Amino acid sequence: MAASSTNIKLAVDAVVFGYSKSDGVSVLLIQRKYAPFKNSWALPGGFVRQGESLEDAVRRELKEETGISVNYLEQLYTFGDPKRDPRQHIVSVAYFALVKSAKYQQLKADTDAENASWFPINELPKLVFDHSEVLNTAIARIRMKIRYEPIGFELLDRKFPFSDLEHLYISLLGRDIDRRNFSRKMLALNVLDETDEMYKAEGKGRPSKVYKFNKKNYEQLAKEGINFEI
Amino acid sequence: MAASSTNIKLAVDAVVFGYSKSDGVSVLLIQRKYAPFKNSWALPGGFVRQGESLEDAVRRELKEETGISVNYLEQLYTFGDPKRDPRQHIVSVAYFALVKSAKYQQLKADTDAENASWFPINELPKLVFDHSEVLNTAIARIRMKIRYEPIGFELLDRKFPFSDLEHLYISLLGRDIDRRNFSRKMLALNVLDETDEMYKAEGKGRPSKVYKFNKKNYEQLAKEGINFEI
DNA sequence: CCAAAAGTGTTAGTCTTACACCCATGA
DNA sequence: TCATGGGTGTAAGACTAACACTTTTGG
Repeated sequence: MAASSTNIKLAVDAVVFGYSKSDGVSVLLIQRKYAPFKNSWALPGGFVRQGESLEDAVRRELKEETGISVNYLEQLYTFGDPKRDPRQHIVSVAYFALVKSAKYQQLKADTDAENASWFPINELPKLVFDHSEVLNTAIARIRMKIRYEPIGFELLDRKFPFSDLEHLYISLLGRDIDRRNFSRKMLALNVLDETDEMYKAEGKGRPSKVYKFNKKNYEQLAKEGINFEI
Repeated sequence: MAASSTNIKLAVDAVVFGYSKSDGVSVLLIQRKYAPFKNSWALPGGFVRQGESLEDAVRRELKEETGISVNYLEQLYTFGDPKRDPRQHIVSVAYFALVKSAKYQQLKADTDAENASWFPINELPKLVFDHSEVLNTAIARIRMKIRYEPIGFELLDRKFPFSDLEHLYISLLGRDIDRRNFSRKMLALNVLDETDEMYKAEGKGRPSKVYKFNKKNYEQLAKEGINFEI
């Protein structure tokens, strides 16, 4: 009589952030293929399998639902309100992920998703269940995190014009920053190596220096922790 | 054939911190009454019930196993390694809790625990499963957290001599702090109101002023977030 | 009067913030 | 030559960190 349907189910959800010059910081969402809330937008995610680690479950679901591979993955928060899913008691461990070159990774939905698409963080649709709360938690986390870890690099290519980094911060924080103070402080971290390449934007303007990201110093820094007020 | 024993089980564990003048910052542990690892020390915790929120489950287990009521409860991290428990795949959501007046709350073990006891954070016993990892995560969290939230107050009585606050920080950080800088910075937060009482320690020494904690200003501050480097 | 703990100020150095002009390019 | 975005320095103020002597009490 102890039917397995009376057990709590365990799921994972992922908030995947990407950056592109044109759209700024965006989040990857899927359109649900099945009820409940068929065709509504949701975070990618699904049930954890027996014997599978939480992180493996997230990566598997992301592959299945969006075709994407993430570059950085960190646990965000576990949402356990028994009423968060109308069907049954489902506890979801939410993850926070960053991908490089958001616009150039091919999105291909299949299994449980009708469609997968990027939404800029200030043009988000209504989401199913408590997914808006999850997403807001993730946005709060990334905004906080960027102040004490140079995670911006996880969203950019290995080489990038300095202005990309600046635009990423502006988009993420949703406000202007002082270019002079920002560049001084960023360069002082010693995680950027200047290259001899230049980047010419389409349109007018002086070409900008291309930097590459010094992985070794970055890992050192990530361990120590930084204080990066902007 | 899909026996319910093949499902992932969901548990909660709690790392409860308390402070006393004599022992500094301590953690509440229980001695297991049943196998596996009967008589070994462990974090209090247990399975989440159908329809029960995670936080309710933590509070219930703490009551059952230790008789204690916590003052502050915050989610820490979810531990999901399928091999963390030798019996089966059990995912545990760990919580981080603070209690006032650790030494004066009556500990009474019953249900699943042989015994419950406080251990100073630098004299911890070996723990079962991955509980040492959970505990280390919690210690890292509280050490970090104390730098940007005045959570020290959650561990002290409503009124306390200033030196208690200082000793709490020393015990938690495991190193000496500069008394002059500490008190200047702490008082500048405006969350301490001076009372007209004095506290006479046993033994020698000048009596110290007794402060009380301004809840209103504290809540304001907690919202804004502080930067409290020591 | 000695030992122990509480209370209190100043200074140098570092970090943060605010602010404006020149440069290289394409149209 | 104009419009656009890139690149760079300086000065005032705030905060941090380092440091020692005086006060009050009990023994």
